[in-house]
Amino acid sequence: MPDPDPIQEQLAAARRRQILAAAAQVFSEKGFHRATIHDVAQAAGIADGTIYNYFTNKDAVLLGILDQLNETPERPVHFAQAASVGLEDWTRQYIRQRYATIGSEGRRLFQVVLAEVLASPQLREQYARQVVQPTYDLAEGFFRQWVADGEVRPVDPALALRVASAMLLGVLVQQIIGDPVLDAHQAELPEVMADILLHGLKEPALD
Amino acid sequence: MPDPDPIQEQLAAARRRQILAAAAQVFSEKGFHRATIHDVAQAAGIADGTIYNYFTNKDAVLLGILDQLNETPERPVHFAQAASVGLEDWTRQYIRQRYATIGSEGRRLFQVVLAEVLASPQLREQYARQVVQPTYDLAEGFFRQWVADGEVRPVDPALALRVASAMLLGVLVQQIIGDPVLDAHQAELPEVMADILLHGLKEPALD
Amino acid sequence: MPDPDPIQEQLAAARRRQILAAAAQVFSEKGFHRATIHDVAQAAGIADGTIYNYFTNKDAVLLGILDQLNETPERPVHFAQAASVGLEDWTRQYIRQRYATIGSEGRRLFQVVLAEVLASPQLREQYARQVVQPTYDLAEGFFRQWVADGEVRPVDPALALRVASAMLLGVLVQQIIGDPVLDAHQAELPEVMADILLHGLKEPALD
Amino acid sequence: MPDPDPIQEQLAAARRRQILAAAAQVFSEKGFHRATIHDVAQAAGIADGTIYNYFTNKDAVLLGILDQLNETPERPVHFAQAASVGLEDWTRQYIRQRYATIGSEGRRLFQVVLAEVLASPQLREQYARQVVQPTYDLAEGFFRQWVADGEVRPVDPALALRVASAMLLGVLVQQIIGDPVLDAHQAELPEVMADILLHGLKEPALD
DNA sequence: CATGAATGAGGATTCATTCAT
DNA sequence: TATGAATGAATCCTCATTCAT
Repeated sequence: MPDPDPIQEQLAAARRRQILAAAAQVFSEKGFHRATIHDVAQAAGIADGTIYNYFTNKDAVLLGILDQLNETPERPVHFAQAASVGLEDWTRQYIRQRYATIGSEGRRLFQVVLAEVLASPQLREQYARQVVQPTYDLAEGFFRQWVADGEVRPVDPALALRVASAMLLGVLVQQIIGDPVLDAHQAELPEVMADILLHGLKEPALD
Repeated sequence: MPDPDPIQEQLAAARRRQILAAAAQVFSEKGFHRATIHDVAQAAGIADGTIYNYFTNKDAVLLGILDQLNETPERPVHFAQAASVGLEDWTRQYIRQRYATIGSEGRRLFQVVLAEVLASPQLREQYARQVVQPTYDLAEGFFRQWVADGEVRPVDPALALRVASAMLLGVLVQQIIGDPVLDAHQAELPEVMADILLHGLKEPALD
Repeated sequence: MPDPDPIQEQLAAARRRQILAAAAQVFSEKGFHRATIHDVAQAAGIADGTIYNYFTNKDAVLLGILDQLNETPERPVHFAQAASVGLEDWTRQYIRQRYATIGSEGRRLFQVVLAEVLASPQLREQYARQVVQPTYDLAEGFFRQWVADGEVRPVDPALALRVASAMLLGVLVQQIIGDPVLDAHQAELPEVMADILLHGLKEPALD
Repeated sequence: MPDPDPIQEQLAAARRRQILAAAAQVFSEKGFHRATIHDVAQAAGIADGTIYNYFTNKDAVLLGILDQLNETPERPVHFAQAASVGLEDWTRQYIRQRYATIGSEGRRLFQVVLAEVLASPQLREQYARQVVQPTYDLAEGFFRQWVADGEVRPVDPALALRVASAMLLGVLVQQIIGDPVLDAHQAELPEVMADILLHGLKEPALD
């Protein structure tokens, strides 16, 4: 029975998503360790035991959230456009899109995963390997090209890329921690970040 | 008796530090929740119960680490130099110093605190209030001055400050997650960050 | 669903009774504080954790025993018969019945509750309010009637009632403490108590 | 060294009393098990460890309270007067005196001891043997004499004695539990008890 | 598959007791 | 003798996981 029942699989996938959504909600509110399987089950409107029909254990639920975080955006597309659009426009668009796609649901997923990534060496390694490195590997090629083309100052592409993406990451973390100023100016953030990355803080005339 | 027994107090303070050091070590290795009080006691070379002579409960040990994180760097000094040194030199120095002072011990403290800050709304609020906001409040004054002086492009000072500090934060998080490139180029990181912040990525001549 | 699952409720109630019976047994043998939850669970033939599916904590088990003590006898019935039977017959019957209904199981419950009532101001207050006062309130009306009818000497009804019931209480306490004479003469005790209450010790003719 | 230092012994005895007074206070407020050695030490104004210079362990402190309860009243004296005073006067005086001597301090001691007597079979046995039985043995002789003299109705002396003393015990327990009526009428209680014991409840004329 | 009662290992915490000062 | 910090055994309670229905 290679394909036992497509309907069943659809239902199972839906159940999985339902559980993961509830888990992301609950984990982000109470933290992974403080949240119980019972909490998740209640939020999902199912019985505790049912969760174990879809995930082998509590850790697997967290890994499910990590996977979901991986699947979301089609990053390759973004970078592929780089050649045609030009650095400045592309950067602004990229940052804007990242902010749009991540949304509040994505922020929850990310918060939950990052918290545990910082807490667990095991998950840290998996996250570095599965999420971070692939993105870097992909992006580094484009970045290297921009440097070669003279569009970007002659910096170490690998480092500059990391520092640039660190800015996005850092802002996201600050938003999660909660800051009234960032909350109030959400809409302007992509532009400000793009400005600083592209032009720096210093007044160019004084250079 | 305003000073009941200075010797006793010294010993007690030393014991507290001993416990906090062990806790930071253990928490950073296994995560706050996966680490047991027994683990911490063993790492500190004392009995489990002794910890409760110095901290009311496990959470209080974590708060002790947070407090320690607060006390470390003399932030006011840094900013006070801003006027005399000039923006560029000051920025490079500031970033360099931050990287020197935080060290590997400080990184451990930060990792432990940030993980739980992301996981616990309660600690999140306390961290935002006790650590983040005071720093911003202090720094914003200087930043505003630089903008007024024309040393910095006319950006929203509050936002630009946050985005700039987000870069430092993001790099720190990436280092904690672990990235071979960042590890290998630790020494150059302060310069690269300063460069990007001050000059941006884009080639100015093409502007 | 006002009656979600009567079968489940029956089972749950049975489990509660099973736990309370085991607890009364164990508490009376070792005392509430010296007995562990594990002791109770073993006596009930269940796992430790199961107890917490039916009681929020160890104290709640004790309160469950207190409640059980409350539910047992149909006190109102006794007093209601007072009018029709006449004081003397009623008193004898009442004492006799109290002794029959309390039995050895009831004695165990009472011993456990009274020990902790004496030890805990909190439980003391609850016991006074939930158990003692309602009984007094009910009985005082009848007693007052007997005095008005001239069946009982013109004593303060409230006080006389308390002193009379104190005799039953005191005998019960003495039996719990253990006295070979009381043990040997259990059967005669109701009569002796009734005699003393009704006729007094002193020979009336000599008055 | 049969008598090493009488001064030292005096001091030691005073310390013991100081500790026992504090313990009685604390135990009666929180219960023996809920009260800690630290609580007692604080109430006594000494260090925790000092208690162990005077008592081998926490249980020994409780036994010290039991001993103190034993030493208080000179019971033999009371009964010795029985012959000379006549039953009625003697009964009234005895009850009155018992109430005076027990006082609020004695009530505390009794409450603490009785609570643990009900909770611990071990202490129960010791209490029955050391406190209850000697009193009964002594009193039974007198009671038997009264019956023989015709001063008391021809009841079983052993039983009647126990029922009579149960009344005192029961009132004491009720007072400890707390009842507003008993509190308000404390002064009249000895008379009411004596009345009931001596004359009975029932109107003798109707006999 | 869904349920949720039962399980019991695991861990935070308390506190009687010891002992070096 | 007095002190009180250190100890670690003991215990309550939680909660991930199982499994009979």
